[in-house]
Amino acid sequence: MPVVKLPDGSQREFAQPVTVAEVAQSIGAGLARAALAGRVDGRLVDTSFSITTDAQLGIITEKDPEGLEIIRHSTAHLMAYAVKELFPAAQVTIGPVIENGFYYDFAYERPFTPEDLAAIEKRMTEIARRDLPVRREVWQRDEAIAFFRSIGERYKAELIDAIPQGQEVSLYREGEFVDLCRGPHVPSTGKLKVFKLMKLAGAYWRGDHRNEQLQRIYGTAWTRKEDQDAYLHMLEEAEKRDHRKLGRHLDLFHLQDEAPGMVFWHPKGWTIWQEVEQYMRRVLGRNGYCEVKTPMVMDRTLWERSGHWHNYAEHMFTTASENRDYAIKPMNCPGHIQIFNQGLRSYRDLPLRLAEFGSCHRNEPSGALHGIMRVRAFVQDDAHIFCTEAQVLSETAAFIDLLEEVYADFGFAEILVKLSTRPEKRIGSDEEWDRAEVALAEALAIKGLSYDVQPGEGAFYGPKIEFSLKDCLGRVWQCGTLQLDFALPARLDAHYVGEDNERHIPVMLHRAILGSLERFIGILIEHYAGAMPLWLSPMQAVVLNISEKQSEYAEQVAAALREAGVRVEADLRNEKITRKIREHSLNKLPYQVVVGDKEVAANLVAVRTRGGRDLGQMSLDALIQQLLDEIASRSGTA
RNA sequence: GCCCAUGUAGCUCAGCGGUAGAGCACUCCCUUGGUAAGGGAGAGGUCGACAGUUCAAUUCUGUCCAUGGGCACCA
Repeated sequence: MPVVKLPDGSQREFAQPVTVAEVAQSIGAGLARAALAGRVDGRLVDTSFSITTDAQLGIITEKDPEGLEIIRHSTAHLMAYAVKELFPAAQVTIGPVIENGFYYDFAYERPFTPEDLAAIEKRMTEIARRDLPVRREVWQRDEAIAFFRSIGERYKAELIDAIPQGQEVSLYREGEFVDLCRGPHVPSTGKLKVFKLMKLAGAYWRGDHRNEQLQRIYGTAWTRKEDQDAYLHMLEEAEKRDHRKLGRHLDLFHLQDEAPGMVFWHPKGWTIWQEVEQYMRRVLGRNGYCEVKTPMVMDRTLWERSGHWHNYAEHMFTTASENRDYAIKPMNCPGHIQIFNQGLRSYRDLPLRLAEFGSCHRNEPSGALHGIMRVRAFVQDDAHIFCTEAQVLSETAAFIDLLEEVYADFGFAEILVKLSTRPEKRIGSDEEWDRAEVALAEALAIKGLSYDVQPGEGAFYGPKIEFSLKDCLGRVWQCGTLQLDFALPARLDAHYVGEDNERHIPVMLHRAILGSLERFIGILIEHYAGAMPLWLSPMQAVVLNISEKQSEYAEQVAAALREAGVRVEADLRNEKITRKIREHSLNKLPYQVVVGDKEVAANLVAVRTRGGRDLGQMSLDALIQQLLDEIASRSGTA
């Protein structure tokens, strides 16, 4: 006699065990049609699940977030079914739900082609129309292994093999297709209406590059066509913001075949760079950092002592001269320790904060390169804080303040924080790790930051905090980092004389706020879609003459703005004003200063913004004041 | 590094076994126009590189390089 409690508080009593589908039917035919799954006492189940005892039940429909997940999961199965129908020799492996969709990995004798993809999608639509019931079956583990082996699905057999002996496993059957799966799934393939296959990729079995490579197919699936259209539209919008596209269009930088992963900065792009760098330089200076500069190329023996020659060899560019081997620096820390090591340091010198806009080269694998976001030559806003263990907490807290200030100035409001703790393979005593992890956690707590702990994800030499920011499309970029290092100062013989007149090894904090400037500028470009805030805009204003008669006045206006410190140019081309305005607007130029006969006569300027806002006529002084205010406030996207 | 796709004018792209085309940009001329494209003419390409097949290769095949999407990597 199960009594079923529903989310609205009502109860229904049944004479015998009922399925979720039957309960839905008893409530209404519409709900029965919409039911995708059920939640029985908090557990997600199929609509065919039989309720035998009193239970709390929620009917999952496409309106529930779980409903969408189930649809995506079932669509992955649908795709696997279509692949098996079209390519019987293909073996299925895993097919999970991911953000915005799903993927499924197959083992097949050849890679799938884009034509295959279209055929698979077509077959999926056909199978969905057949509206085949999706049925759950419970099997004994060993029988399931034998079954999958018998039909040639050795990957599935291997997956079940990892499940403990004696346990039951669930299989889902739709038409001819049977797949191992925890479920739940939609009751029938007819529920799957809105999906699209997105792309093909190679992926390693169990994510290990030593294993064979499988064929991965990515897809997206939604409950409503409008949602999918909106998602596809969002992807198009993201593509328009692509920093590689905008970098070319706005003439900021380029990359070319002869220098893979290394950026050629053009004048406009370098102007943004300089604004960013000079800003950081001022901030670091105000916060007790000393800027230094260390060599790009140093002898092999130093890198051997630091451990890089041994552990980081494949990532380093090397060179040789007169029987000596050199490495081009991949990091600044060994160089900073050389500066620390000059002369005998006292505890009174600590904390010593050495900052460098250090130009580093790392030989990243070719497949990792991506525009200016992942490059082989880059500059970090890098600094190393040499301090005592007791100073770690206060230095970390001060760093967090600094980081929050900087991110806010660049227009990023949301910061995500992760604390990575001791890994399996590590150096240093457990006591040292205890104290270090506690210090970092306490600093985060003092600053009121919530954070995720990533156990075991710290570096072998110390725990770390990673700071990520969210851009306007909600994408997360890890930029800031603070890493504690017990190892390197000792390896490179750094020490200081303590109050006790004994020599001690300092703790070193590696820290960066922006990370790589290349990457950070790439993020800025995408975040602002190229329409940089005024202070970062390569060109801040352009003076446009209506006709040739005002060209002299236009030059005077431009000169006055330039004199006031505004980056400005005069566009005196023989073109119509509408054309000039269109072109500068497309180039995201913040302020367009129009001068015609009326402005010349009244000694005024007519101003419009790149967003199309007409600010009307004003005096040159008023314009200068407005621009300078906006630049100083680091706000405003005009 | 691995899988797939791509590489044609400055940019975006079409095309093809008989050595190339569009739009925009560029140059010149006309136009001097008041808030998102005025008109005309012209110039511009070793078709990513190197091999091979062929009477003939930008086109077909192979290798390499680079880019893009994933995977792996990011002590």
